[in-house]
Amino acid sequence: MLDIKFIRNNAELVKAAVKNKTEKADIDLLLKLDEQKKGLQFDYDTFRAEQNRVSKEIPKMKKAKQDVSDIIAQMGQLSETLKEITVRANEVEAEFDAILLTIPNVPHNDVPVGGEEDNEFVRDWGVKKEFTFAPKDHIVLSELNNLLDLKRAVKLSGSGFAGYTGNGAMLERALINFMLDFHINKHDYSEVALPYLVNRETMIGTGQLPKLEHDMYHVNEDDLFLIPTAEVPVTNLYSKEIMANVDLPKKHVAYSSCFRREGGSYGKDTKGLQRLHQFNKVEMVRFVKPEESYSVLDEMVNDAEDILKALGLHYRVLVLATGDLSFAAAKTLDIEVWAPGANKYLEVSSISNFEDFQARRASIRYRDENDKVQFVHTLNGSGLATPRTFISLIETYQNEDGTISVPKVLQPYLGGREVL
RNA sequence: GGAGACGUGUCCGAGUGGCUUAAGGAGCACGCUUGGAAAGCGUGUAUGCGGGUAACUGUAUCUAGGGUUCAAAUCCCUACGUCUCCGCCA
Repeated sequence: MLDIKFIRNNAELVKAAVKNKTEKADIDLLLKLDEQKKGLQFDYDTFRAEQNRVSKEIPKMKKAKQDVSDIIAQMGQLSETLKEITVRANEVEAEFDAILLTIPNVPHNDVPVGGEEDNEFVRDWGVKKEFTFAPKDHIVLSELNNLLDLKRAVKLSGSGFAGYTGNGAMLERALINFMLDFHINKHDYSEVALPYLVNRETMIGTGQLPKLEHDMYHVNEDDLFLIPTAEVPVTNLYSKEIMANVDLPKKHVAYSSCFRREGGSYGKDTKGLQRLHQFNKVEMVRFVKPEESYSVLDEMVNDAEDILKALGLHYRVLVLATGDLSFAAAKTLDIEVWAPGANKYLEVSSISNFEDFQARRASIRYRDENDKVQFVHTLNGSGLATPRTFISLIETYQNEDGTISVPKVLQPYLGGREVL
């Protein structure tokens, strides 16, 4: 969330951010409630100070055998007044908090304003692979090589679920292990493996709730949510903590399954592995000092790019425009990998700087060089999501006879095989 | 899942309604002492919100949320967590 002091001083900027992110939030009402809240807090503190002061006198007077019944009667009045103030303050605060949680992060000032069509090309690497034959798409290739079982997965769980079989399952597992090892050994991330089911507070911490409640799978009986990304448990790992200056930066990598209801997105890019309710992803998460977060953002984009370079897959990098930016992000870069069979780019990574937005929600702080307590900046990015990487990989490395070559870096993970 | 015990600051730990401004200890930081270190001595050692240029100050926080009371770490209720025993289980 945003600092209320920041909102007070930059109301117009925040309103513009809400509009540019196509969100809705009543800033004027929030500020009105803020004033009320401050007033009530002041009254409460004043009356409470009086109550505390007199409460200390009562035992002394009793000891001195003085009559305290009048004072106790007066204190009864004061006690009632305090109760009334508390009730009103709780109401105002609940409404205030509810609004504050729906205010999105403010985009960084170098983020292009606009919708998806305003996303800006940053760079690309490699070229679209040329074939001497007509390249097949991943569904045809999977059928030829028995890599996926899409029909039976649907039988198990419904549309939007996929199953990997045989070499397909092994290839997916190879990708995950390769990516984890790469980030751990070459980029110095430390691995964590955390729960896939998290509570409501955790989902609020990273900003999925309250906005995206209906996009999440929810276990009613325990009020737990299936994580849509490992970002959620990893970022919240240090919630309500104050880290020592020397503990920063922290770099974590985590592999997890991700669960998304994807309500409303039916019919769009749903073929095969393109959009799933459940998929696997390797996620990078960093906790850094505020002054470092933008250079770290670039570093993380490079970290993700390194995986695609090692796999020899052509990709491009984009900066998202304000309207395409997620609720909590200040700036996001997407990496899209080329899929020759599908003849299009597929998003495989989204790398974001949340600045102190998530840190405020989850209360993740650190003590700086001057011992001052400050919020950390959090960042995360996929490194990478497996299904679309899988698509690009088999489509790029397909041979004319329908077999699939294994890129050098994955061969150790597939028993040294050069062809699947 | 059943029964019981418990939850206090960075840690240990005292505290069964007002004498608590949460005792005492450990750790940590700084100072004194020392040739240097240890020991010793002294001082300091949380976070949020508000007031003040500041020193400082009001208030809240003893797992969390409610309640009782003039007054709650302390009494009551609920949730969560931890431990022990039983049951179940990869």
